[in-house]
Amino acid sequence: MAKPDVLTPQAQDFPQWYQDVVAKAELAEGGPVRGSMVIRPYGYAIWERVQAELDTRIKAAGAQNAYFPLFIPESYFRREAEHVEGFSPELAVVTHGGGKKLEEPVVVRPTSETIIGSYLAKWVQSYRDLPLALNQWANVVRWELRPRLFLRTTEFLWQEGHTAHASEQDAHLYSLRILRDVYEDFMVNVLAVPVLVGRKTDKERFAGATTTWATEGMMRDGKALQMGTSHELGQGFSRAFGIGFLDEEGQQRHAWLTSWGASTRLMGALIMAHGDDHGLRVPPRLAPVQVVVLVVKAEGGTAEAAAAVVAALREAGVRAELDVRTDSSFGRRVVGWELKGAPVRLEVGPRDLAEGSVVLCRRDSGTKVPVGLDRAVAEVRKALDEAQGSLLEEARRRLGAGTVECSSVEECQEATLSGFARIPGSVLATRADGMDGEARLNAMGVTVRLLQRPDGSLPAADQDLNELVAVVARAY
RNA sequence: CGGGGAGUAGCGCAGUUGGUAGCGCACCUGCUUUGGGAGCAGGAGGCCGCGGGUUCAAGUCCCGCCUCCCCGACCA
Repeated sequence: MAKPDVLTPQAQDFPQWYQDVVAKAELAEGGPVRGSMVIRPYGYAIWERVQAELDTRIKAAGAQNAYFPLFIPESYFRREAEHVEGFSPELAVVTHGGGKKLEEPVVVRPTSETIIGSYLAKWVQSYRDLPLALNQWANVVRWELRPRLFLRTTEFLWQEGHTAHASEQDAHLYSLRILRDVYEDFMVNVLAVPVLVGRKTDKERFAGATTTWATEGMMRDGKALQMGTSHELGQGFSRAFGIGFLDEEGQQRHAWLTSWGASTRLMGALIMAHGDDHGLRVPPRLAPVQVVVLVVKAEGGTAEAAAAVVAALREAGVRAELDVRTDSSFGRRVVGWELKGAPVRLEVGPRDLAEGSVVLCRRDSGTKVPVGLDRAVAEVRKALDEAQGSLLEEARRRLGAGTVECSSVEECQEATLSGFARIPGSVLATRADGMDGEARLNAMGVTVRLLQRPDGSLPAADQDLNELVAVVARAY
């Protein structure tokens, strides 16, 4: 007897599928204020794994965690012209406090360049103070008119790194180090999303940056998602906030800054890059629950055997959870864990136990095989390794197959209905109908995601457009 | 801000020519179940967005207000 679909099929309505997964996998729901979001325990458990993996890499790159205020004097934003222009439409401003109108309105941080800059100005005095690398885990607010859970919410969680360097070259190298060793490494090796790396066009650049580097992933509907950005800020903020230092020769200089961030939007990447019609598929290295040991029914010593398997798995360093909720039907629990995307499920039933085995089910491929109880831990570890590789490989194939070489703006229109298009950088500057190529792409709902060298490698910060390739796509 | 819809149980919805509130899912209790969303029986749950008006009587008709959703310009 055919049950109705658990989720709206992706092929039928991808945005609806996305909303269904977020709700049914118990990741998040909307808050009472438009654009706000409640992250539920399972969603937050995944985010905590994202944080842990990113935090380790950020610290390995030499940055230290700190915390700066949520409230920023409005005047700080006016000090850097491009920055204020870019952010003013989406600021939330507090005008009252303690029952009184405030002397100066206070901005709820949309990002912290300004307030951190004001402290860097105090802390940086000498070239010996540099480089100074800080990171903070925080919430930020950017007023949104079109919210989508995780992808675009008024308040979101992220990490933002802020560094000061003695030279432009040092700042440049550091921003690339973060891009590759923190973001790209995490996304490929943990999230199993094969990202493209490159430079943003002037139009897509962060407000106040001289250069923005980004990682971009392809979702299962062929649209692009920006997943982590690293900015070279030049000396603009240093001049605005007086971040100066004496160099070895006793010369007063302005510091070169960078900033870089990745947000809860990565949850959207996880969902849309790997999820299928049965729900989430969480890569094992990320999964808060790598294995669920499911008691089929409470007879024949199944509960005891399952508990022993969980203990053995945990002993071996596997994140395992026991599901003994036999007051709920077997099928319901299976569907529930599939929705949540637990990479491996071990089914422990009386029939299996009689044979001295359990059934190992893989979420990524749907395969089920009986394994001997004595080999369960080893088989689970093998399955987790294979699932991690297989999810990445599947996403890589999709990215490859969904990327088309084009030579004109017009060709991009069709190509970007289902994936990415690569066009010569020179096309972006080519004018027609009174618009340049990038504007014509934008007019048809397509944006330039990245500029790369033709072989896909990173360009120089100032490399001429004519020597580069533009990756264009519809984007979230 | 411009155009189009909707407000009824936790969620999704129905509610006829006005007659005092219903369905599915979820929830609670009991029994039987549990190897891919269990079945049966019983039960709980409502300021019908808010305010006014018409009427013997308003979820339904009239007026006003509020809120939310969808579509067009920016954004991780």
